[in-house]
Amino acid sequence: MRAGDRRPTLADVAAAADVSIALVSIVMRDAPGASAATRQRVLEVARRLDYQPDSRARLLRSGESRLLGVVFAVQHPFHDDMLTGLYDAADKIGYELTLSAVTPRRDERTAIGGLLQDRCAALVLLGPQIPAAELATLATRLPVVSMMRGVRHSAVDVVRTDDARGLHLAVDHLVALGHTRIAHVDGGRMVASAERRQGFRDAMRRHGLEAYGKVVVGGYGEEDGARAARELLIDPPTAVTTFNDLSATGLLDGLRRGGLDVPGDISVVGYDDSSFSRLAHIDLTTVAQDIDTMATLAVSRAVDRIAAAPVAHREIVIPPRLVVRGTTAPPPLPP
Amino acid sequence: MRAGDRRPTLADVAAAADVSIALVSIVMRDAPGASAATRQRVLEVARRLDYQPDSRARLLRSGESRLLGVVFAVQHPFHDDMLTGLYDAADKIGYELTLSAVTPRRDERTAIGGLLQDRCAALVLLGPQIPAAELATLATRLPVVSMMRGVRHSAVDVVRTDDARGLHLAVDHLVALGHTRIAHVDGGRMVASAERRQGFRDAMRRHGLEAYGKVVVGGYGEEDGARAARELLIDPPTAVTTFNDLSATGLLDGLRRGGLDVPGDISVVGYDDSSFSRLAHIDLTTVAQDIDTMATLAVSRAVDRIAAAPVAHREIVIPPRLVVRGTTAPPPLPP
DNA sequence: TTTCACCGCGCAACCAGTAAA
DNA sequence: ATTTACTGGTTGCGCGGTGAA
Repeated sequence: MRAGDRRPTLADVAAAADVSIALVSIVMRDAPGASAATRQRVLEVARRLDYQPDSRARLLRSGESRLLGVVFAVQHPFHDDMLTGLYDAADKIGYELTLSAVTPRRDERTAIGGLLQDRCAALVLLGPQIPAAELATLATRLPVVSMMRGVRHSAVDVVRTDDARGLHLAVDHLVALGHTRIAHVDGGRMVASAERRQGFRDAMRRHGLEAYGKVVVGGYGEEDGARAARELLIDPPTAVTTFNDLSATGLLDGLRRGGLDVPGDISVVGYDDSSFSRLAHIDLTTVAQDIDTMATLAVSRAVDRIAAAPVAHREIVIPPRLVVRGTTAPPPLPP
Repeated sequence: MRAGDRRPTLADVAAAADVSIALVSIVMRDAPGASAATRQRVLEVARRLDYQPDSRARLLRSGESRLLGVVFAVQHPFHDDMLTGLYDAADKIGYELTLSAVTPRRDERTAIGGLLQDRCAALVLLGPQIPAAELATLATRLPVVSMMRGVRHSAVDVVRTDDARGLHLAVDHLVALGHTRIAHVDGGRMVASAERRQGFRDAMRRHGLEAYGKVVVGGYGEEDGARAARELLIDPPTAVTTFNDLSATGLLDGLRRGGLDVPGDISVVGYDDSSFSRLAHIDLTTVAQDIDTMATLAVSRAVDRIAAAPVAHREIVIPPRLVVRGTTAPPPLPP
């Protein structure tokens, strides 16, 4: 009774139950073709022997894998949230997920390569960074869904949030509160950074405030937000929109250390509605991406591509929504 | 040239190169038994056909899987760090990792079940929460390594940090700075919480300070730390040790909102040296777990068990180290 | 009684590779 | 270098037996 004495196979169960291998297979798959009595008996034996099907062999023969590969990055809270949603969505339609992580020392190509060997039926990539051409090549092999990043290529499906609209919501909210001098801390070279930056600029222009809309170079993490805070403290605006929540928390802290009160002196809006942004002590006003909808659509999109003949390229753009919490308020009265 | 027209197999390559299937297999595995010229030609054809080996079929036949299953939890920054280390360690000895996540809606049993189907050769569990008896049962199936959680069972290997010692380091550091009234915010029912709490109590006793060592119920996240802060603010000690960095950041924020200066009025020590704890604006003094060593040992332990006959149970306990940053200082002078 | 569809089941081919002869 | 025998399953087909028409 230890690892090493070989796991039981269909053959073992068949021998013990005195039936053919194929019949055991039928019972295990709950497929038609076995009497209730036999079914009962085989299941009993299988349980006694602690039989567990070998998915490798199963998939090898049946061709279909019902397995989706997901590439995500460690230390991205938003990716964790999306994984949660993807598991739910896949479960619901009887698909399995197999995960491959991008880490500081393991790049995206490696992560994808690992999944390709596993013969997943399709790939779901969270915020892929590799060139669009490479994604397109990949998509000739198997269905590829890119999340959070737009890819202009007919073979690659896209599920993303309307990021420009997200910034519109943020700016509209701030303008409604009375702000005019609003800055944006962008995401540097991150995926979606350009869309959000442009969304900010468009919204400011729409309000006739383009002269007051400063864009500060930021990045993905808290340190980027903190750095932006130091820059903004020189001549602080009354409100700031950010690339993501992580950056926003760094910004928050930096601004407060610089002596400003949030939201009394300055308002801050995050992006992602990460799980920590709703914590009481952070309580960040933020733009929420609809994770469950995105996850469901990404999965069903992938499955469609697996099942069907080549379908038309689709870019699904989900509207974001603004979650107003405690880091935004009307601007301070002029002295 | 689209997904669906079946990926090339060994047979396709063999036909195209006009050799036997087995020979192609030999070439692809870089095994002896093929001439340099043929090798060259076969590789050329394989590349042209865009051939990729089917790892499932390969593993099925060869029996060996060189595949380690890892169960981790989303939204645990420390797990992300450990994943990074595990990938490195596995890479180094030619093993693959397959990941299965625990999410708010996907429990540990489900996560483990998914991996079992994949026929991994061994399982590495990050801070498993399921009962020890269940782990023991699991270990009769395949090698199991529990990380960050001690399991008293001969079949389950353990790689963990000496958590009691971690708290000793923290308390010693604070006492050396002159603190006497020190509180500990524990991890509630989290794995390792009891060890850290006990380590705190022992250290305080060793310094003759047991009368000054208050333990506050905490938990895993920032909100738990924030809640503890509210409790501590009633009659603040001059220093606090915590269950982890996440809780410590919540605590930090709560204390500062309560009007205390850190580290002027009160010192705070975290646990884990999570990637965010070293950010300039957090700059948390913390107890670091030796991630790379732990990851390397966990992987090699698992591999040993796979290869060898049942070996003796081993619990590997790694010493932590204190990382002194900006949240600890001597206590304020008495008024 | 014959005819026949149907049912539970076993046989053997097959999936994509590997290993020994 | 090829041949042959596997790995652990899945699947199409056909077999004998049964009950109804």
